[in-house]
Amino acid sequence: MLSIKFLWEIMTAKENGEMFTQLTLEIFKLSGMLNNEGDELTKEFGLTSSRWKILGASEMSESRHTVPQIARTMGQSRQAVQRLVDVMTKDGLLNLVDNPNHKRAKYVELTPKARKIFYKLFDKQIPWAEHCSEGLSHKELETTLKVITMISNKLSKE
Amino acid sequence: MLSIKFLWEIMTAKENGEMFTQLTLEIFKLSGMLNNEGDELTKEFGLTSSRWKILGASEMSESRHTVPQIARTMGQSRQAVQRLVDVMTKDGLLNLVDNPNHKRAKYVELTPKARKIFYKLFDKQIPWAEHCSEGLSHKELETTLKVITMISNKLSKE
DNA sequence: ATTTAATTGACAACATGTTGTCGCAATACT
DNA sequence: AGTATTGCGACAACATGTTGTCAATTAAAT
Repeated sequence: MLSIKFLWEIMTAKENGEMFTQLTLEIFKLSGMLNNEGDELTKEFGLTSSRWKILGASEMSESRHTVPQIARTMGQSRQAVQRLVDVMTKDGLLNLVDNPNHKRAKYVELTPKARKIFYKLFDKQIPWAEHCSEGLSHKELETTLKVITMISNKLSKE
Repeated sequence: MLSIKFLWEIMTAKENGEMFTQLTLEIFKLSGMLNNEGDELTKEFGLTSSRWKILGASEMSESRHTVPQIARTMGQSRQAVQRLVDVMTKDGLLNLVDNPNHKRAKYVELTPKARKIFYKLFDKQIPWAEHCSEGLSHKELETTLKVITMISNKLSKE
């Protein structure tokens, strides 16, 4: 039975699929640009986008996290985060503190030096983010965030 | 003069800025995931996400493009694209053909082998994209694509 | 309790992104 | 026309992402 409704669903799926493909390309593009922006913003503190994200993931959560936990939050491999954490520990930005629940997986903690930098960056990032979102309505941003998050969640469940 | 309207604009800017920051993190996450998805999809053809994108940028445009042109389309550095193109040329996927308008910058062209792979991938990608966009309305996807593109354009103009 | 499976850190190999430099080619300016 | 700037290919150095392996730890299953 080929009802009108069923045909419509097929058409919509096709149109959505094409738009999704386009969206994918734009996300790759924007991701690279935002990475470069982050590198610029953090340059004066001797940081990069990736290291800034590690600081954020460690500092902005309520409880302390291990390396694999940070990796899962960021949707990245354990090893990528591990290497960054190792370097940043050597640079005096992070401390690895004992985890009573696990002999190997230690907690990642910001040093006072890193915390100072992080909150300076926080202040510096606010006007930048406001500028970037100029011309976009609250509603549009909300929808975009929702859609991106939904896709992300969908892909991570498979 | 602090009108109500002006105060509202400040508040919206602040909320938008915070949402933009959140969006940035989700875009980083999704970009990485989509990259992995692309690697999976292309694996059977001996390709990767990045090389697939080069094929798409070269094949899906009306006119032929040089390496720097492809780079600008993808929002990437000339050198990153150049290296991929060099490897893919060596692998028999691309040909560099003479450009009458420029002695150095040649045109990038797909070989028949690459074209065959590309259109197989095209077919393979359609149901994948339709699956990924399930549960999202046309309107939502449209808004998302528009917002992502607007941000991308804004950043590239600075 | 013992066996089995999943998680973790360390290390390596590799893919792909960036910036930077160099010499040549194309363009713009005066 | 002549000069200055910009664009391009070829390298190189480096940052950061992936996968894969190994041994040790933790968690789960029986």
